[in-house]
Amino acid sequence: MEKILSRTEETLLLAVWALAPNAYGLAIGEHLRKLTGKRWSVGAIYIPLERLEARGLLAAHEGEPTPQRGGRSKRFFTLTPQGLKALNEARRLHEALWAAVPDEGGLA
Amino acid sequence: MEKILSRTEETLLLAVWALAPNAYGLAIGEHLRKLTGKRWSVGAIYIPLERLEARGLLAAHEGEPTPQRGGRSKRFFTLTPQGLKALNEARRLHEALWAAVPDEGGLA
DNA sequence: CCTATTTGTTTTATAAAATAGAAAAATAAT
DNA sequence: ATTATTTTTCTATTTTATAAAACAAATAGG
Repeated sequence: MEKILSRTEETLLLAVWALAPNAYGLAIGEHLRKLTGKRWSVGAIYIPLERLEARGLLAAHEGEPTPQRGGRSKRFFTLTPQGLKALNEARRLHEALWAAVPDEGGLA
Repeated sequence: MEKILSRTEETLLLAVWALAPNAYGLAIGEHLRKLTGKRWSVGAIYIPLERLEARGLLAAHEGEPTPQRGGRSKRFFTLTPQGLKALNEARRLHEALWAAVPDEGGLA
């Protein structure tokens, strides 16, 4: 049985996908801040990103220096096929859980 | 800003909802085992349930002994209005994250 | 009775993940 | 060279997850 993605992991994978092909640490944080309305500390981003890379759900490559003022070179992340698969699986599970609820209409 | 539900928390809240009004520890575990295909240890159920109760997302009450073979009395859980609200919020966020992805059709 | 068995919850110990924030590294403008 | 800026890496802390053993309550059957 494959491991279920945590919410953080799913969220990060989706952010990488949404920002493709320009997904790097700080941009991901900014994207998530806008979408979730809460602040994402750098640790809350880089550490799980690394884990996802180690697990093969993300791939990373160094970016070229840009003609901007400063800045160390970026590490860009992209979804791997396994990453996509894991996202699919998480979504399927999510839907199954909601479908098991008797009267979903009670929400809004 | 309200805290975002972890996947475990969301899953447990949905299970309580799905089994209402007969949601208690072991039954929840069995429900989730069937739905997710993986084994849920007792710790993975009771501990977060307690936390959800402490946060006010679940309410608990003791059940009467039943005419079954054995069994200590059950603790039944029900969703509180805040629990429902939190589920709604988690779902809204989930949808927003997926909506930010460019071509969702690429999945299946 | 009374004890073996079943159903259920609590407790305890350990591992893994999430989070925050400081520090370090890399780059280009001045 | 020096400094401002952007980005990542490191370190420490808290929170969650997981597994397994201990504890509790009930009844069936001898």
